[in-house]
Amino acid sequence: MKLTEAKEKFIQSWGGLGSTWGINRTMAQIHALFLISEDLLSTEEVMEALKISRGNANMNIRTLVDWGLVYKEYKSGERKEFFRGEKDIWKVTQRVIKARQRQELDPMIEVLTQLQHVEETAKNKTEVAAFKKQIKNIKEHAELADKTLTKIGSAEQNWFLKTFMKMIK
Amino acid sequence: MKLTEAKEKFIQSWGGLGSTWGINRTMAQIHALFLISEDLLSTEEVMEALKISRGNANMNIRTLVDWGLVYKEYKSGERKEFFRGEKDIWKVTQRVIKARQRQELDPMIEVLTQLQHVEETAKNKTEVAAFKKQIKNIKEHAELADKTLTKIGSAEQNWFLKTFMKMIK
DNA sequence: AAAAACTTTCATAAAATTTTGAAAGTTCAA
DNA sequence: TTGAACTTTCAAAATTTTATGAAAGTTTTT
Repeated sequence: MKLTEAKEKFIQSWGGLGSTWGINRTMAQIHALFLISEDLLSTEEVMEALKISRGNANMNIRTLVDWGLVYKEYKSGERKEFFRGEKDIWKVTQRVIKARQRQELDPMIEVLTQLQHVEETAKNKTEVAAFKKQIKNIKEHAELADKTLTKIGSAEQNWFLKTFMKMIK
Repeated sequence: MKLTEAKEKFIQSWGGLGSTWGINRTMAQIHALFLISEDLLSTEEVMEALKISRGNANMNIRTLVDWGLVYKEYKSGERKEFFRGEKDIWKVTQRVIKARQRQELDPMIEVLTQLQHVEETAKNKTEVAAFKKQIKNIKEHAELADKTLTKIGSAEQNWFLKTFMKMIK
């Protein structure tokens, strides 16, 4: 396989992976492009490489910057903005975990907390009890996941590796 | 909050959570319904509860059965099929992990393996070297994630809890 | 202060995904 | 072996998501 093909294939696959995990396909493709680009890229270069519009490129690059997966940088003597991808995959993983924890897991836990306060009436005592029990159960698991992800999200890679090695023993 | 409202809210939130993680919203809603239903449900009861068509209900219930999140059962004297949800959230987590590992992570690792064989030409030696290095790096992380998920996917919940407690010490 | 260089926004268009429901398929009882 | 009861399929319709690109906004230079 040639380098150009390989790059194209990587971008497409990474985009596909992101897409099945609920991340905008183009955003994941842009991320892939940054992962394998040594140099800084401008919005125009991203537009060109992926054949996408300025608006699309701009919006998705901005989200990547928000997630901490891409950094904004300036070149001296140049007016426009350039971007550089975070290459450390452990950091990438941590930042994706944090973004999604904040956006999705935490709100779900909040809802589960509310749902524990459902009212009982004379007629539905048993039903309410069963519902509360299951919600509590789900909430506890969600909180375990949340804590686990928080730990991973702020741990050194070495610590994780060491812990994992012990784990599988 | 009343029980009916609470159930509705749970179904909507669980559907939303699934949806942002790339799981069909209706499938996640059906799953939510099963999580909080004590009794067996028929396809028609699911259709009724969520106001969805027969085809939609059928397809999504079948996928849930494939994933091991819902079981098919029969009532004696009844011709039609009934379904029961897996209530053990640890098992649910494990089965979701396994399904997605198989469908998405494993294929990505396969692609990364292929990409390591990109050819070098006289002109692009350095570039190819950099590309291979980064792909190798990504692949190693993907494999670490894969192994971690495999471990979690087949571990007892108690083992995980114990390990996690040690982890956060 | 005007214009040039660049970035952001957002209404509309395009594309992708999901849903519907009727027809086809299957199973089983009579 | 017929037909009733039920399940599955899938083309077309509906909905949701994503992308476009021109206009508006911002910053810098002249």
